[in-house]
Amino acid sequence: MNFWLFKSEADVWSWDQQVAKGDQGEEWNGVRNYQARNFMRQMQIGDRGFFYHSRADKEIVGIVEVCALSHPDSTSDDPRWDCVDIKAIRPLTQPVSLSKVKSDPRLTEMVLVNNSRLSVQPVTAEEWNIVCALGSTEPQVD
DNA sequence: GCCAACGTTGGC
DNA sequence: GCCAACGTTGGC
Repeated sequence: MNFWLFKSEADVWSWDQQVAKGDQGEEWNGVRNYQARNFMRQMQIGDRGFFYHSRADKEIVGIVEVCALSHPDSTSDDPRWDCVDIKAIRPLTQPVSLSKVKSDPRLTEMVLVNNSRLSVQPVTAEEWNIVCALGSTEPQVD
């Protein structure tokens, strides 16, 4: 299983909206960046991801799971753009802020720190465990 | 609200 | 194929 991070501005698509979709999940659509798309094409069912609120909040708020493999993005007529579906698993007990991530010496290699503009990004297993710990949340990798 | 960084587009 | 212009993202 691999780990990822999905970014969204809370006033465009928020964690609460994601949670409201329940187990059926929702398309992670609207991505128009090749790098981000390519990561989604690599995702497998059951992969886990962090849900990050960019801009206003700048914090990791929840854990999601990939529930549909990459498929054409329904919001685009352009066949270049694919996306996966994700569903909310649970919130972090404590949201983990960007400043907290940046100030942790173990997380200096995180893509979130080094490439702030990439909206879908890989997370290492080690980073996953550290961020979960910062969020007082069990990694709960089955 | 500003602006640096980055990605994409399109003229040549 | 280069690169200037442009649009967007997202931290500050």
